[in-house]
Amino acid sequence: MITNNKQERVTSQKKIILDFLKSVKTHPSTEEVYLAVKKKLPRISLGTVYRNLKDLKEKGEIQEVFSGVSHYDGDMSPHAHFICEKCDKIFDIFEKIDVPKKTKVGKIKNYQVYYYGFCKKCKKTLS
Amino acid sequence: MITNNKQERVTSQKKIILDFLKSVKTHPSTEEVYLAVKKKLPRISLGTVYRNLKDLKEKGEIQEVFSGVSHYDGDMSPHAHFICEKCDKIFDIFEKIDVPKKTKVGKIKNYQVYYYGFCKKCKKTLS
DNA sequence: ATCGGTGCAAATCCTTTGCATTTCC
DNA sequence: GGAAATGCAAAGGATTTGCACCGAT
Repeated sequence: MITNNKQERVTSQKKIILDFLKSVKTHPSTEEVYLAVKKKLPRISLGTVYRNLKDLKEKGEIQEVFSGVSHYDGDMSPHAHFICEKCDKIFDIFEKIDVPKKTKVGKIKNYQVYYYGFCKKCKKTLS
Repeated sequence: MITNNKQERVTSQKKIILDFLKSVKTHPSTEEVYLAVKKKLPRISLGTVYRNLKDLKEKGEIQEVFSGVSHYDGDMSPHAHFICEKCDKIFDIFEKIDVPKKTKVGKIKNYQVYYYGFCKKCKKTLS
């Protein structure tokens, strides 16, 4: 049995970071989270943002989206991400995908689906 | 119409890197590719490996697997990757998944599916 | 009062890049 | 011969970390 004996504190930093991510529909990078949260907590440091994002991710409250640098998504409902190869924007795709619950390798705790291509706007402006 | 007027050369470095990736069933990191290729080309530099892997990926001959540092997979047939959250190993999952051809955002050129969980071996040894 | 979290800055690590030289066509 | 790729080393950039101090319980 796994027991976590280290007690964890709820700091205002952590709460504000999580609130921010739950409030937006975008997929901000660590830097963007930092800049946004700084408005409410001017003294927060970038290191603290990194630490808290890692923490929140490990607790399953947010998910990391890999696209060059780390981006974060406060929406944990099952959905895929479309990443535009031209403008690098990340779009949520809620069209249903069927993903197995388990595999030969082990039980799936969570999953991520990435689609790559050009978004409509960029497709138009391809030279 | 997009024309690529820059002519590209097939160097022994590029060929050996691609051959290596096509020959293994693992998902080596850049560093691991470097070390493997170094056995055949002792003077190859890490920078060249980075350049060629990026290149081969852009040409669609290999795919990048994101897991901390970049890993590469020479198998382009559709399959998912199971990443063990304990040992970080990457496993191929060929069980079929249905992925749309297009979305509201744009046409899907390629996709990636990641499953996370504990592999069987790690599940046993969880303290 | 305790000890986990923070702010700050330095360190680390992965990846990219500039440039002289080599290699392919 | 000329452009593209390489090797080397330095630069860049994202993320992590050590430590003294702060603040939540």
